[in-house]
Amino acid sequence: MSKNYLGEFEELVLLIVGALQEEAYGNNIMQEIIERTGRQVNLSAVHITLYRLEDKGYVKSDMSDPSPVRGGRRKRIFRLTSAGVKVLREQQEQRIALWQLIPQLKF
Amino acid sequence: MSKNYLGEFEELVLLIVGALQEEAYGNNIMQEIIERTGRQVNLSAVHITLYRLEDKGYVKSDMSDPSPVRGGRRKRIFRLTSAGVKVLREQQEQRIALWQLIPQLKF
DNA sequence: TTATTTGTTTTACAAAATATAAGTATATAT
DNA sequence: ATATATACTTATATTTTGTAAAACAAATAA
Repeated sequence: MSKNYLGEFEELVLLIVGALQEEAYGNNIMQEIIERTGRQVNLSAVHITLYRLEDKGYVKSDMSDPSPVRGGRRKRIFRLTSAGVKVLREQQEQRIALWQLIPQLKF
Repeated sequence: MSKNYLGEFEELVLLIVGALQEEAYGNNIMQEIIERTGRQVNLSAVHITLYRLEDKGYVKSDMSDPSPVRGGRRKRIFRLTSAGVKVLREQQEQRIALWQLIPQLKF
């Protein structure tokens, strides 16, 4: 039985893939992480995480058409699979259940 | 500047420390993880993670009195610090914000 | 008093996740 | 044609996380 949870960075990347929809490709994802978390991220770290998520079946990808800007070559666009949605949901539900039990965390 | 987020297992342990309150010690925490997640956990992994969380200032601990059962020696009881509460809250809020943007994840 | 049980602590190691670096490919601009 | 920019791919290194084992300590049971 393989593990069915995500590392912290994997989860963040996966959420951002979901949020960016058709715009979910390497550089964009990196920018979004930087803006949302303030932490500095390496583009290759994003790519390699995306590939790992793809190996695990949580995203799938296709190449887009080139965009009409200087250097605008084809992008690899990622999107959530149903397994990806499922793992995100399960992980979040588990945490929400625990939050209910923690007085200090009640909103 | 040090990192201000938690690994996946660290977050799980921290949440369970919060949930177990005065009963938050090594073996109990491990049992709770097994029951809630079904994954098998090593007691040392729990202990070592607790120490790491303590180093980072997210929990603090004290020894309890012995309990009146066979072998019931003193336990090291962990509890959340305010920094621990803060980091949990921030991480969860960040995810909730992203969830809002993901059509597939709307409840 | 010695065996058994609960429980922590420490150390060494292994595996997994994440980060860095170097290299490749393909666009547009000039 | 050549320069420059965008973007991915592959390889390698580092850090973080988790496992395993052993040693230690203190309680109760018999």
